[in-house]
Amino acid sequence: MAVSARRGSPLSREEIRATALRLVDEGGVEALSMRKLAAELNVNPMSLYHHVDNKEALLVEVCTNMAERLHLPPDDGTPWQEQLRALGRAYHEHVRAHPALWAYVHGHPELIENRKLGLWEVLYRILRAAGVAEEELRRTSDVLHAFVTGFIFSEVQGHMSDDPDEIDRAFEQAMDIIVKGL
Amino acid sequence: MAVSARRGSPLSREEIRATALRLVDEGGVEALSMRKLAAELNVNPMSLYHHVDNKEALLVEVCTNMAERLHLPPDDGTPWQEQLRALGRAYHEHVRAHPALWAYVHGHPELIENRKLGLWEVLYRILRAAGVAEEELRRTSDVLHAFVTGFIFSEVQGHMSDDPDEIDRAFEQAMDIIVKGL
DNA sequence: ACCTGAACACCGTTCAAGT
DNA sequence: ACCTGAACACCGTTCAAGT
Repeated sequence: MAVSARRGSPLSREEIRATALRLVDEGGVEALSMRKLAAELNVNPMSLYHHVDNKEALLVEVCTNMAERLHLPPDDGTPWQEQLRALGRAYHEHVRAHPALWAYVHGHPELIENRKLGLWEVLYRILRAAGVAEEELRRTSDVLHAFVTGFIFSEVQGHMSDDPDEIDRAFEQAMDIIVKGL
Repeated sequence: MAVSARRGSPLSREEIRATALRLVDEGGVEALSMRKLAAELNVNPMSLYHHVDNKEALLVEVCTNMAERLHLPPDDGTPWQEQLRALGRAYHEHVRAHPALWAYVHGHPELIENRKLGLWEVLYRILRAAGVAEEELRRTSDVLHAFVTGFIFSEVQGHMSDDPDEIDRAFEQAMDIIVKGL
């Protein structure tokens, strides 16, 4: 039969997603093509369209799936300054695990339900603890998110120093400015 | 002859660059193809390769040309806080004039000789006036650049409010945090 | 239900040929 | 010197056909 001729098991959305993510991690988003992905899965390119609407829908799935794995620090009762730093660090770590895909998400924010990421709830909670007025939560969180994302993106793009220690120092300084400036 | 059969004058680098920029401004970088660009110029696709090495080289030219037109505020003797704000605003304005291309530059920083942009000299001067130690200039300027770029990128990507006044307020808050946090 | 081959409309780019 | 047509190796995707 067609199935076991080339592969042991039928394709699954999960398998497709994982392989696509691997290709992106290895060679950037521009290294992902439906045809290469199919080759990687030992499958005819057209088989993919049975499981995914099109390339963009696949990317949405891969991005969303990745973003959902962001580990958010819990409310541990420490001062808001410390919690804001912890949130920043968590975001930082997560982006470093999949830099190419994050760079893509950053450039195509329409692909992801950004506001539903839980990240925003945590950020709101911390900002409330910092005494930010209710009507300024949206604006302040937008600014902070843009700052931290800007920093991480810069790093991921190789704008920053190559020395990891120096990058950590820069990140701490970034969080210092935010905490102090708030 | 081949030339005047379709066009009055021979192609020029300048004409190619300007048309490419227009296509990008109108439809994003993904709307620029060598074939469409040639059609726009009433020329055979292959004629372009007589003036430009390849698509990437063309993009480098277009990006660099645009970035060089960033108008940097002069040292007018005002306090560093005010000068830093003015620099931020100048950058902000410039990006808003070519959002699609800037988004692309932001995602492909290797295309541009970023550090030669004059912007950095001005930023260094202002940070010195703010009392930043010589050995911290590089790190601090990296962080600030990442912050401002992050903000503008967020805005350009439609992450922020749709209300221009609200965006201006957010930008002022962003600059407040930076000035105060420094 | 799942997979496939041929085909279509696009790319960027090379190369040999035209004026 | 400048332009061009045909060709090559890639894309994403549709559609009708296979099991």
